[in-house]
Amino acid sequence: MTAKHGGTKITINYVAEKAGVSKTTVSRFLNGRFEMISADTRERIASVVEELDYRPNRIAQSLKSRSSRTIGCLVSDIGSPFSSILVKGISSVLNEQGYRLILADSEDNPVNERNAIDSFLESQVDGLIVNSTGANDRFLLQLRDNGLPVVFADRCLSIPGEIDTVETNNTEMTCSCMQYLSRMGYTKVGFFANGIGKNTTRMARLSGYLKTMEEVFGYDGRDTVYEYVSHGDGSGCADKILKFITTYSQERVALFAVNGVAMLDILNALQKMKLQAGADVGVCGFDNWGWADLIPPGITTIAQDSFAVGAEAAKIILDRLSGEGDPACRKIVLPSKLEVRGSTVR
Amino acid sequence: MTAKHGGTKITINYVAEKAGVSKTTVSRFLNGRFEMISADTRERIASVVEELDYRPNRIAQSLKSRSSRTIGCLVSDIGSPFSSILVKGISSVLNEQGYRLILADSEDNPVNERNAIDSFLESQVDGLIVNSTGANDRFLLQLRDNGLPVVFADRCLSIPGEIDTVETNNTEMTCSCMQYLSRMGYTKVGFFANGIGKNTTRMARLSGYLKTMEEVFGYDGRDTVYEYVSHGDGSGCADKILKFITTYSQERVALFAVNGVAMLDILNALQKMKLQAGADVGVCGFDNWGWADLIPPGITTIAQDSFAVGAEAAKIILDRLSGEGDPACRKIVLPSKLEVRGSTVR
DNA sequence: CTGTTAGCGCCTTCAT
DNA sequence: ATGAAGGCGCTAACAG
Repeated sequence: MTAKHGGTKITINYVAEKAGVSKTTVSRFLNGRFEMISADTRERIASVVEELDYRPNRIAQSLKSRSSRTIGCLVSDIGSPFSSILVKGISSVLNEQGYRLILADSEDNPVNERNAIDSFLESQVDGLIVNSTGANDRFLLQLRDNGLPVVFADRCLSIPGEIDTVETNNTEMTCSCMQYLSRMGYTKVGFFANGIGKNTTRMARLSGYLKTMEEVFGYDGRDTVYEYVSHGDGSGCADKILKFITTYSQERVALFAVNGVAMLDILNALQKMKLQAGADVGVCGFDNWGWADLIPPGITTIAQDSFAVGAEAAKIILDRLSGEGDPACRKIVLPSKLEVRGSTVR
Repeated sequence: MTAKHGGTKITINYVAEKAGVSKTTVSRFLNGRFEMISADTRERIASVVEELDYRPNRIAQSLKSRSSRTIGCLVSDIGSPFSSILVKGISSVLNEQGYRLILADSEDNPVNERNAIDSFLESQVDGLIVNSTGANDRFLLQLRDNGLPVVFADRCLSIPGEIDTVETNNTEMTCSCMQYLSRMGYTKVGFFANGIGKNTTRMARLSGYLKTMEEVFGYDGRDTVYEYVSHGDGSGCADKILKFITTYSQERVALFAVNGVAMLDILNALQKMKLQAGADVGVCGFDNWGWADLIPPGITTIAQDSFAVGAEAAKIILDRLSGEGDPACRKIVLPSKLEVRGSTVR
């Protein structure tokens, strides 16, 4: 609802009338083409705009210009710290450039995801930043091929093809982390994931894990991959942890969390089982959401810069829109940081 | 970018042409007015729409209908778990009703906030859900008076006036929490806030605190209110904690965190000072973000249902838009929950 | 049942 | 330096 004045909607027409000029002139004024306007009329328009508190209708502008200056952003769960900070990064860059952000939460559901994409398209978004479930990748690729800038953030394409991507060095960092665990004397590492499915981020971490298990630990890691359903309280993974620990009671074992959710689950489960991270079993994994230092003996985590992931994704979109930068497909891999704490020491 | 076909933008006109009918008929078809269409043409249009993968342009629809079916949501920090879950609640309700969500992050800055609101207005949003900084409340009230539905979420109006509001029972719960601390034998409680300013939520909690300090603890709480600047690592409040504790070394003292950020700061500071929550000093406060149970001896927290706050705010907006429900100004106060753990015991 | 016409608010040639 | 006219894609009278 734009400001009103005695019941009349304030449009460019109304401003023109009040200022005694044509709407063409007002339009020029609004778009800063001052060279074509006399100082006199320019001032007159300015004062009318000011007085009426006129706000141009972006909807009408968009219809005419065929550009909404709006980016659609689709995340799998806006409630998770990772996603929300990712969105903050996106928002920060877009806002700076006068772009608007439409947000949708797929809840990791392919149907919701598809609906959200359709809605974005109908809204005439100028670009798409996606935390894809993987199920609609063919469709997304096709949209990109039709000319719509699409960037994958914290996900890569789950099918053959090329698309702009920004993500963390998932595989490499998982390898590094595993190597670190090996150096610390652990002989078996359990990989705990609240589902893997088509989630390429989790798959990338899994692949780094499997590789290092084979090459460094010298065993087939598939035996120690534990998928479970998270209930947010550790109940989903407790039995799997127990099984892992008892199966390898003769070894030095550690638990690896594929992400922050799994990490919380593991810690909750250990607490219920009266097991101490560090002393009884090694614990480490992805995502430092602010409390890793506070849970004794300090939890070894891999911290990601999700703000940067979002910011870079937004920058790519804007580059694509302006035609700037290398037109070749971009794959940005951002570093993460292994933060060693007590839970993987001795 | 809507789907293309040999370079032609697919519009309602194009569909009409292909189907050999007028665009009016196609429009009727799209809007489900099937009574006015013969089964034959109806089928013809359906197949053309399907074949062309036609998507109506919501921009054009909005221009015509003067309704964008879009709600603007302004939060102070989308990166915080409180806000992001709030947004999830909003998104969930809006999505269900086919409304879109434009998001902006004010970073608690009044200028950013004002710009975001202006941008929302230009985008012709049908309503506004705001996590107000307080600095633009007069403006927001005026917008509402001009007919734009505006709902305050997790904030109330900082100036005289009435506006739809959804928030947690901040004052009452803070009182309850203080009374609980009194019963537990604490005699002094420090109120720690990462800034209060015009933030009405923090002010409400402060007022509950001051009231109970006077009525139950029997002292002027203003002496034990500590405002500081958060750096995310506790460094901002460590000296204030130290001062509080040493000043009242003869008393049984507890620290109260005004929100989750302050809570993390306090815990980090205590850790650095080698002080134990619970044993050395009582600790409790707002926001349970999943780890309260895991930090020994368990941190007593006040858990808010921020999803519900968002969902209720969105429902009010939709009610206002549809004219349903009580037209009187609504003040929804949602319950929160005091979760007692070891940090306030003995 | 279907089409014609006009117009939402704005921008953009093309004249003047 | 300024304006008139047309059109972006869609909906809604108003006619038939």
